Amino acid sequence: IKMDGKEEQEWRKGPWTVEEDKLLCEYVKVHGEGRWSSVAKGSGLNRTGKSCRLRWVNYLRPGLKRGHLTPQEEGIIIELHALWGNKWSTIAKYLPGRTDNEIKNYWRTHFKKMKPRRKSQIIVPKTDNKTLPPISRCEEHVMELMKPYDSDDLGMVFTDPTAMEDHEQTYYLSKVYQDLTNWTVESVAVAAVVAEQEEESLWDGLWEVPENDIM
DNA sequence: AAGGTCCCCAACCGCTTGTCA
DNA sequence: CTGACAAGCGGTTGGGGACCT
Repeated sequence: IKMDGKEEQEWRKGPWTVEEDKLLCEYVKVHGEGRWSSVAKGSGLNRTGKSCRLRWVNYLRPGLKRGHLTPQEEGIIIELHALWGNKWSTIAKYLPGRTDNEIKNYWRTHFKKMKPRRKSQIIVPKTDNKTLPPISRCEEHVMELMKPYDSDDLGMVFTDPTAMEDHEQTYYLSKVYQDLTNWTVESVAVAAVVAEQEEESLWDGLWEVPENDIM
């Protein structure tokens, strides 16, 4: 509590208890979100505002989804990461009920630590092209973005992803992932168009965009 | 069974951005 | 404009459970 004569508040750290969660929920119910720095005074919690905000946003906030990400959600993460890089909070806005922390953790766990592999190991499984839906829009954009990958289409040996830039790597992964999770070529096309235009208004109707950050 | 290693994720830290007097 | 403070963001850590050996 005391160091070199200076008084300092000793904040609680580490995992939250059920009691603390209750206190925080009560506080937010009464006072609403925000003004986190005053939570300690008003709620009886001995936590920093930062800690309270994080606990609320990542765990207590209503509307949060639990459990594994769906293949669709995974697909969206890969698409958007390819467009924006590590903009976790921006990406999270397009995944209702998921937090930036969750998405960040997912990304790190599944993609960030790619170990170098030999070229011969990096082979995309052959798929039946008939099962893929037609590219109904913006074919040119997709083909441009996919240039390194689309030559004789699937089944080819690609370059080593570990030698790529992050965003290139993401697109490589998205292409591979497409086969594994059944995403449509069209969803990739949409991502490509958005990357091209970078117009906020274009988002309408492409994905469900939350009205605000509170779900 | 037990000791070691790996992996996931909740929570932390430092930095940046926003706001307001 | 500027300084102080709050909020937000992204990188990192470490506790603990799962999985070897």
